[in-house]
Amino acid sequence: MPDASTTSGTGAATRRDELLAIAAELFAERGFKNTTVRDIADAAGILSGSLYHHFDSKESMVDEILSTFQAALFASYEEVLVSDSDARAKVERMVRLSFEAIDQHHSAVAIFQNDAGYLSAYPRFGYLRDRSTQFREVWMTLLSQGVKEGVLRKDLDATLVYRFIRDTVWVAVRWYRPGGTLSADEVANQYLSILLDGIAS
Amino acid sequence: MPDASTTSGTGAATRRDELLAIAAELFAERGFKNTTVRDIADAAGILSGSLYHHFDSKESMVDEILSTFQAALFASYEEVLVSDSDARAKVERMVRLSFEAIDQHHSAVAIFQNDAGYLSAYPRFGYLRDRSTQFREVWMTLLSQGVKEGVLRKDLDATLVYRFIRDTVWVAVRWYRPGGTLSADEVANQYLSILLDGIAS
DNA sequence: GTCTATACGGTGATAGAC
DNA sequence: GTCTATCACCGTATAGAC
Repeated sequence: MPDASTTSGTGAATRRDELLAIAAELFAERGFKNTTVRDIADAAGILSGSLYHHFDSKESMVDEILSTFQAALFASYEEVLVSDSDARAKVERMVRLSFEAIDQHHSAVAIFQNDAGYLSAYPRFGYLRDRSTQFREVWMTLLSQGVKEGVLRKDLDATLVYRFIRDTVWVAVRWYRPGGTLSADEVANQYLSILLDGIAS
Repeated sequence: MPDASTTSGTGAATRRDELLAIAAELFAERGFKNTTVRDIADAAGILSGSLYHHFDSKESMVDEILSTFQAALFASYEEVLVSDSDARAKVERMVRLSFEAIDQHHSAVAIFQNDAGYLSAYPRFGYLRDRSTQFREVWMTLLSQGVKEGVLRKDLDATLVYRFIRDTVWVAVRWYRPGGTLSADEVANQYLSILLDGIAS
């Protein structure tokens, strides 16, 4: 992260940021391995060699995309977790935050969903694993609090519930399109309703 | 599909089937694009060129893995759908079938989850799209029957419920391991319980 | 059924001119 | 900040010997 110039005061992005956004979209659509530096350069209207004026490598591009996103996401989680709401309210807000992330950082979430598993095997992307662990611990604590408070069922396997929530929420990035007919908030409402009360009548 | 020799009467697999199983595991672990023919050959203890005695191309390997799996899966769906159970029972059995598929065809499901999106853009893999459409229609019909019969909630967006079920069930392939502590049936029980009744108490 | 040897296109990346 | 030119490597796939 050479400089903190994501957006200037007028909302104009630097060339570097434009290129990173273009790369993120392509990575999200086709996968990281499946996107060539020439694809990125073509989409940006330049030649592949010119990309290396801005970035060390293709790998450092995903790295920056993912690490920036993760930092922002966990910062927003932190706000919820330190609040003094009850467990059920926290669960709801955490789920809503996730759908907001899908809405606002769509490419980064998609890349994370598709390529993180493979990438996190490399030392450079070890922080992805660390974040996953942190994420699981936060949720497991939250869920057991909910059971203790009597607002969540106690007859379910806690780890399974955690995976259920994690997967169902994030996998929505596969079909959710920002700016589509359904807003992130509407999706979150329905998902929470299903998650909390089920689909049976 | 040159010959129908998946397993002989004694349970012995042909060399060709062995190689296909090895390829499937690697594709599932690392992704199709990310697995080289040399990786497959190495894992099989032969040289990459030798693979081409058995298969036309790397692409034809995934093709066979995916198409074989899809055919088997939809055949088992058919049995459930033509039965005269009520909608709720059918939903339950469809979900169970999916977890059984994850258990018994783990690699194929994983490949489908990770690479089908990208592959189905190619004409050769158009059948993946067709199957997805078929799958959606079957589920949408089933869900609207459930609402009509009064066993499923009618206040939810039907398409959203469909996506929720589809994603929830199949994404479990990411963490479920055949032969692990949890059986496919135990997972199905808990998932159905959450799906139908929710996690709130 | 596997090996040796090899063709050939694509890929990430570099050096220096403009 | 971008282009030209180019490299070394890795990828799939082939032909024919054993």
